[in-house]
Amino acid sequence: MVDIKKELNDKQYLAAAKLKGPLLIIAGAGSGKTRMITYRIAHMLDNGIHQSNILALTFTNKAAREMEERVKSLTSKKLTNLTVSTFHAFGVQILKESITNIGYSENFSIYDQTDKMSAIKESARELNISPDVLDIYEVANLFSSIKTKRDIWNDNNISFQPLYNEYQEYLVNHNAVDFDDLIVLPVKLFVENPDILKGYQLKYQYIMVDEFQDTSLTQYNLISQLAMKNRNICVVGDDDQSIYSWRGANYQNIIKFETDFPELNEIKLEQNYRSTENILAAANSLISNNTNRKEKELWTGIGQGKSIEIFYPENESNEADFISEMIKSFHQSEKLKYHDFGVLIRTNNLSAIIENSFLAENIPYKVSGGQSFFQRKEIKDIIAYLRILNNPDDDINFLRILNMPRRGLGKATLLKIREIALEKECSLHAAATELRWNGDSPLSDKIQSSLQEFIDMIQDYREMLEDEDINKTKMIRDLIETINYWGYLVIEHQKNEKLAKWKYKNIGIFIELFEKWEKNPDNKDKDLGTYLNRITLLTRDDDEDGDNGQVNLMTIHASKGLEFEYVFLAGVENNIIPHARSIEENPDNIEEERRLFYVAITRAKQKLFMTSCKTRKIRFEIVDTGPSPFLEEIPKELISFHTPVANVKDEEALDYFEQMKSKFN
DNA sequence: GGGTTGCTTATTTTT
DNA sequence: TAAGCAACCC
Ligand SMILES: Nc1ncnc2c1ncn2[C@@H]1O[C@H](COP(=O)(O)OP(=O)(O)OP(=O)(O)O)[C@@H](O)[C@H]1O
Repeated sequence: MVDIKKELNDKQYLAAAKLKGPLLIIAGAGSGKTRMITYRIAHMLDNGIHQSNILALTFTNKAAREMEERVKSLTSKKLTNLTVSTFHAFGVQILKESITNIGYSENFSIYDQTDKMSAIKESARELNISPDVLDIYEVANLFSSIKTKRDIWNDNNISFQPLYNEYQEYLVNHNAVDFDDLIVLPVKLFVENPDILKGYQLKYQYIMVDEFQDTSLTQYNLISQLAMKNRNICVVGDDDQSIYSWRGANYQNIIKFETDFPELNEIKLEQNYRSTENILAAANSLISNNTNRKEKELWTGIGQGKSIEIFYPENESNEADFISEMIKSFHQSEKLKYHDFGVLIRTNNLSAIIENSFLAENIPYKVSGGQSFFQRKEIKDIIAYLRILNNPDDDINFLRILNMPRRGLGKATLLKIREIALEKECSLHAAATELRWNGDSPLSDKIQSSLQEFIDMIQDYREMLEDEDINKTKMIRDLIETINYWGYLVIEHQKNEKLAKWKYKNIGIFIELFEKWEKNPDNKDKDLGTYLNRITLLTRDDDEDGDNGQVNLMTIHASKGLEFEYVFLAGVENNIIPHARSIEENPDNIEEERRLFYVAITRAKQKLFMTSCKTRKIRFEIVDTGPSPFLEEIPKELISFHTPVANVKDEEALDYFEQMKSKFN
């Protein structure tokens, strides 16, 4: 039994012990919301609630994994039927079980952002719309908003409606879903099939949602449908930490929740267990500049702590070196482990230079967030093959592999295949198969036999995939050999053999990861499609485990819910935070940028450092930058400002204080 | 008709 | 800096 009374404060205990009925917890950063949920689950299990009746939804895969691990270790149970997952992963699970009820088949493909844009381009082609008149990125965003009901057709966008319909049809025809569908389709499934909904309501009798402020309207619809019957739903969040509005997150859901579940209990958590007074005061002062907040108290018993420090490096490489130096010296002097440090950045492109500096200084680090390992081109190439084996109707991936590696099947061949596909209303793969059998083929002998070889190869591997006795890891290895991907890489990167080798090494890592999954005894569903769908949802670092002595480098978005003893916030400059693009899009976004800053500050337990460069290289130019205006919103007495540090590398001989002195003289 | 060279352009955050 | 695309060349 877990003694939750001992491990939680009174308020937390109240929330964790109340297992029935709707529960709303809105509380500030570090007030132990996630901890409460974790113990609440353990408490449920101790009280005889069956693990399979519990559903806990978190925001990131990493958060899900951590919560699950924590519950397992608290209860010392194996818990293979406990569902702790992200909304999207949960959606995939439902679709996997029930998608045939809404006109798709089980081997559906998930299209990520890139695939989605390709699919839009393809749809445009079918409607004879030239893709260059479209801003595909914009269009993709519009379609996402339409699909999730964040936007409706109006005079400005109605011209895209035919394309939208075509795109939708394209997805259905090719048995593919996009990220939005992962939430929208389950909702549709439930609306159209009350019996199926009933089944899920019976299964998931106890629901918990962490980071509720960052759920979207459709996500809310999904869980409210599930919870409607049993009404055992506990949501936890902080409106001040809502930082995903650009993806449809809407903290108005809190108000919706209050109306939909009027009998709810609201519990406030007001003690912060994470940060020092100084850090908390800075965060509170900053965020008070936002309007429309839910008022919250937040205090800490941890003590005043040390002051926040701001440094002004000359440029971004000095900034990176400075951070490295600081981390190194604290690592030695303060008995801190490397994993006690978090280095937070607003945009991914700031990471490269900091990584380089860590490498040069031999500081172990890991990067999370940003492009996933599985989004890398070389990995996506291999995945495309596997997708086709799993779902041959998947045209987007068929297009990707048709002439990769080059096998002479280029524009002209594709045109022929397209003609047949159009005529027979079938997928490209089916059309190509047709063409292959065609006696009086319009293709040259050489092309014809190349096509034949290609189609036969797919067929062979599809048979191997079906065969339960065949080890799939070996099959993938074989496949990569057969297509001679290494040869392809060598040709593609003739002038850069190192790059080719590196990419091939990544392929090796991919195979190892797959093997680990295939061999995992806890893994009940060894379907390749399941694996592929799972990995499309992962972000960088999601698949690694533990924080074994590595500095954590990540975007602020990715740091949500985490904490570090020492936090370095880099690039605290105007136009970075708040980001120029964000403000450009809509000046009101300043509030979300401020929340972002708030999230960043509140990750720190003991100490917060910020750096603001005087100049920064943006693309090719060096531009003068100014400090972030948010710094003005933090009381001066909480901060030690350090006069701009000179170039550390050039003036290593100069003691730091000497530099300061010389500045004053 | 396919491959290759040379030019352009990067979108802020991510499931 | 590198990938992605279009015009060109073989
Ligand atoms: N009652 C408690 N006693 C001791 N430590 C606690 C207690 N509650 C929370 N903590 C600790 O405080 C820290 C913050 O908790 P937690 O991450 O659960 O907060 P949170 O409200 O989810 O934060 P955020 O809003 O940033 O996601 C953790 O290290 C946690 O272990």
